[in-house]
Amino acid sequence: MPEKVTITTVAKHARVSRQTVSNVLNAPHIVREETRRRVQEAIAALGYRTNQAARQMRTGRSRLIATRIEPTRDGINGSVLDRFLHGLTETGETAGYRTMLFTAADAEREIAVYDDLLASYDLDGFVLTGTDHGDPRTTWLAERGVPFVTFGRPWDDLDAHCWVDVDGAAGTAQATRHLLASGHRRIGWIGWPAGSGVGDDRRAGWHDTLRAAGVDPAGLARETVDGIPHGERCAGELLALATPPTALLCASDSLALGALKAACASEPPVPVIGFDDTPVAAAVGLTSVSQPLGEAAARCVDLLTAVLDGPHRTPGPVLLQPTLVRRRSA
Amino acid sequence: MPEKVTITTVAKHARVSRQTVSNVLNAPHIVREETRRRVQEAIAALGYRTNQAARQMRTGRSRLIATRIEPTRDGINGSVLDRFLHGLTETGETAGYRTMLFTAADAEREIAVYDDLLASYDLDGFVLTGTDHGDPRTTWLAERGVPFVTFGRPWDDLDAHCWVDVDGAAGTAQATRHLLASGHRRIGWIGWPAGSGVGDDRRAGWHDTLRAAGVDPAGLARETVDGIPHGERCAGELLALATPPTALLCASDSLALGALKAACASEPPVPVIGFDDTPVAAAVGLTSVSQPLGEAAARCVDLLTAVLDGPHRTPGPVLLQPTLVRRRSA
DNA sequence: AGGCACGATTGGAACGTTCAAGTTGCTGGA
DNA sequence: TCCAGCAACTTGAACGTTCCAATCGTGCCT
Repeated sequence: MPEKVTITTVAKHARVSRQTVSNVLNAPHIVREETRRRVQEAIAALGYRTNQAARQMRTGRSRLIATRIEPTRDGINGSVLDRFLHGLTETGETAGYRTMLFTAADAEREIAVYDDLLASYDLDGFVLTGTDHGDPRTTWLAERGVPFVTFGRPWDDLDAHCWVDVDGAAGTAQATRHLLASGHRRIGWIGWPAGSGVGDDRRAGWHDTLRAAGVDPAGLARETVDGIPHGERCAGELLALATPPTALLCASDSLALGALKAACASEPPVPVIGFDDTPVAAAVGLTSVSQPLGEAAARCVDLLTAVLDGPHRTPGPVLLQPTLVRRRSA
Repeated sequence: MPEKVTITTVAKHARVSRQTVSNVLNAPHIVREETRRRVQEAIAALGYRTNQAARQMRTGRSRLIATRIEPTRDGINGSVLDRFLHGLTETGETAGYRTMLFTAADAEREIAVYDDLLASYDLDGFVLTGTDHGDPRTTWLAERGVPFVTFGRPWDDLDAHCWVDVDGAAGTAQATRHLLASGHRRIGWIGWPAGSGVGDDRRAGWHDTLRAAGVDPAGLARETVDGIPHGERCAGELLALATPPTALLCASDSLALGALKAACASEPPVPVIGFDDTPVAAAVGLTSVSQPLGEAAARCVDLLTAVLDGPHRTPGPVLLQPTLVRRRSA
């Protein structure tokens, strides 16, 4: 059984004091070249690693960030956050932070978890996903001065806190332009009920681009909650119009997948474009707007570490551009 | 700004000593009823929470478990582990453990991360996924007496350590019986190259069930690496045989999805069954063998906490039964 | 030579908790 | 009456680290 290696073990081995070892680790520049080398050799030879718990007790910093993992839902849209999570863990590691997970049924209970994690584990920061109008979580955190970044804009006040987001409107605009370029004029929209930041944003991209092209979007949109059957139903409604749309654009891959069923049935098949480029889209050949999730996660870590390690100044927001991934469906 | 609430704050407030507060938390039975109540009221009133870092320094226990999150790959099979992860986090929380994530490129580097996490964060235990023959990770952990559970059998020696798994052979057997009951005799198999524990197990379910039904499986199997195009190619090969199979069973949804393309093209369409019941399968109507991932995760936590909290005795393994989810494809 | 600033290093103290070893005060048996 | 035994509670110490103030040379300026 190997003895526990502490900073004192290293100090003895390198014939210096505790504090000098600590300095080599935390402020190398104040230690003389030769001493530093000797200490570093001892560290390597003994396989020493700083005990985070002890460091944390002194400094109040845990080098831990937390994010919420959603309860398993649909499985299609859920995968978006999962891919984001992968990126978060990966980039966090390279920045010296570990990622901790938690679950919470609603915003209120999520806040309770924040409270717990901060008090029990001294968390350094949080990454929030899926923000919406009047999000209570961000105000709670901001009031207490807890560092955090959101993946998703603060829809009410863009300067409220630091955030990373993907330009949904630009994505749907690009998809709309693609369909316009293919000769389509009447392009239908299947989206979520008005009021959600993300949903309204994506819809705006479609709406404004059609307008700019001189097409009146009136009557070409349907609103529904997310889900494959709802997408199918709405597509059916749109395609049954007197002058039906010749192409469909959807707010999510779930809706698009349902729409695809209805669209393939009609003759000739109506092109469909989805949003999120989920594995399902790739599998069934659905053209979809792809969010750069890996980069989004990386930028979240960048911003968070900037707040944590750097001077106390909130870095500017980041708005990333999505890309259209073309497949058979459009 | 609220003052930091420590055990001493609570002690003063309840007019007892530090240690008594500690006892109320860790060994309530040795504290007099009335005192206990007073302390608990103080805890509630002040919103006290034990500082895990300090506790950990004393006890060497962190109430943290870690698991590896795979780099984003395919997206179809990746989702299986993601769903498992959700369950793990959720059940872990109810047992008082938080989940920490890490990534690692291969087994060797994964071991390096274990070493780091144990030394730096005093991790209580690990949950490993995707075990295979001669897995170096389990031997490393076992040698050091680190508590861990695997989701996946130790294929070489079933008593090597405690594990949770899903009976893959039973799943493919069930699928095979379902196809036999529908009148099929020549049932094709598309799986992975021999040598992987999981792959061989799933194949055995198909093979043995066919044999038991008096059908010779010879020539009805194809081996390939995972992926949609490979599934399609293998299905094409099988369906081009002189006496082709009338139904196809696959080792994964990825393979099945590819097979489905080839199978739908033939007349009449050949039924296809996949494995894992991924969101993609649900979306395209692919019949698939579903693993009880949530329960598997829960049992992993059960076993791990049994080792951690209970007496030092490794609890028996858990083998869960999958179910066949029937959809349009078969 | 004396003083001074500065670079390099050291030792004490503290973070918040639990363990181990006390100290009370009370009950009951010889 | 005395003390063993026990329940209930308290106090000192330790976990491994970093902060802070102090110490020790060493070279430079006057």
